[in-house]
Amino acid sequence: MQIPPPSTVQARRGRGPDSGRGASARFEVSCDDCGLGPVCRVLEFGEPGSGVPEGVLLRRRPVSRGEIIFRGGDPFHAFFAVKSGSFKALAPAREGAVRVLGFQFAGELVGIEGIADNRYPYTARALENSAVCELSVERLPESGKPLEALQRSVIEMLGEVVTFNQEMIACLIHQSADQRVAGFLLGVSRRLKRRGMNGETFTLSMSRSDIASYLGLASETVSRILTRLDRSGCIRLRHRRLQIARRQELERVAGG
Amino acid sequence: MQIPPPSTVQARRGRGPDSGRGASARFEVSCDDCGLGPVCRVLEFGEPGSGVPEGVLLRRRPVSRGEIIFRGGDPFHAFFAVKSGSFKALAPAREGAVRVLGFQFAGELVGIEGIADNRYPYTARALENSAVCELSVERLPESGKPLEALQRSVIEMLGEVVTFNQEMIACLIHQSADQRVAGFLLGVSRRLKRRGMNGETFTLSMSRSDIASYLGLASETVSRILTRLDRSGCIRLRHRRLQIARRQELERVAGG
DNA sequence: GGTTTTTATTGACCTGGATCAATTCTCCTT
DNA sequence: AAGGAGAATTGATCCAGGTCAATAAAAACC
Repeated sequence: MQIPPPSTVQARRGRGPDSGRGASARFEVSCDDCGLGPVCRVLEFGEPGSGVPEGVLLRRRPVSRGEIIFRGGDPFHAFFAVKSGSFKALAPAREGAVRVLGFQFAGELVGIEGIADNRYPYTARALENSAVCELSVERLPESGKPLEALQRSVIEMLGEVVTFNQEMIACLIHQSADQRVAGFLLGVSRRLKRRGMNGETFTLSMSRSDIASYLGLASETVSRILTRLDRSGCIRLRHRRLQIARRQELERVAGG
Repeated sequence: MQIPPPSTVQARRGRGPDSGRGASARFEVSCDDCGLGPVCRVLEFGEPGSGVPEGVLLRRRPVSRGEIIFRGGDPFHAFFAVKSGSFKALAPAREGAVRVLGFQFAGELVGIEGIADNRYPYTARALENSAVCELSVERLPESGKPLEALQRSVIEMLGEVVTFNQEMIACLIHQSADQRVAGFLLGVSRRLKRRGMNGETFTLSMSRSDIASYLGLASETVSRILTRLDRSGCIRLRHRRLQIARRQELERVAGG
């Protein structure tokens, strides 16, 4: 496995050659668009002769669909940036049931929440063939950079998570099923765009049940609402391929 | 106004003399029980001759019922520990409506979420006559302590917030109204106990509508459920005075 | 202390979304 | 290419909880 220092990881913008497998990752975020940037940029990487073992601090690796990169309760040892593909965060619920806490797309972070109390609060599973950059936290002191700068970055990243969660709570709790689903689609679109990807036409990598669990709905309800949004012309949806056709209208449904 | 260094703030454990006004703060957390501890303990305070202006970094001050200590959108300049009393966090919703994002009790932090993107994400209003310790962040470098230690503390505190919010989302989204209300009561109880206060018998400082907004319910529903819990003997409730009578049973309702 | 205003309780009714059930559609395996 | 397993759609039914409305009870105010 090749382990290039991340600054050499090339972004393949736009749609690369489609492998034919529908859910395969076709897009990789550039380091500029990666949420790990704030930390990544202040690190010293394993240049030959630097004394820091090459690829130890920040290593890129592929993850296949269904693979778990860490489990809830595991001791925290690293956090991850999604370079391509997507993940879901799972927490055990009553009696073997799991619930979906969230999704992470290319350019976003996974596992950062574990840094505070030193264990992962959820399990992260790849929704499709993906790639991650893994930042080993225990090796951070070897980076040669002041811990202070790194910590400042972590604070910023945690802050993003906090803000996002607060919005989640505030919205979900009070919104109707239609609003939740419309808001979810817009949210995915916004997050993809933010990292430089196509926010108008994309593939939903998660199942209807995943969406339902995440939004606190029955999967039948999600399905019905998606069908209704498609019929009304807000979106164009076939299977998991989605196009935001009339964004304005979708925003109105979401409660704007 | 006297501004004692926090390490000299005395805890008045147990019930002090009740002033007669039901909602007055009767209890003050000790510095040992305060959520600001991690930061507070590493600070140098304004001892005479230390060169640090007395009371600047961390100043204690009373806040009267209804008073707002910061507004959503304000530039972040400080965060607060509730020494006594309680607060609610408010976010604007559609058309003048506000929704309750959370409550903070004695020993807990308010405003820490603003540290990441430098503005407060919500408005904080006192539910009763209260007291806070205000930590001025811009003056932190004057503390004489390594920034690194302070940042580590902030990370820990943010981590607590993240974890709490994650649980909130995961639970609220999937729970019935009964479960939410029962869980809310247990949560308040737990938080009070954690900071050394009485978790069996206490006063709800917030209105039924506040609880309803927080839990995403109608206030009538909250009222009905509280009445039902009272009739079934789980709790003893008159007005805002609450006793957890059969905790076991209440936990069962909450879905334990 | 009495009046006004806010907050809480209780009832009647109705709707959004869950649940159960039956197909149909996709994609994975062989 | 065929078969099978999981995923998605669609329909029928039911109930938790929202909404509207009327009191009742506290708290705030003069």
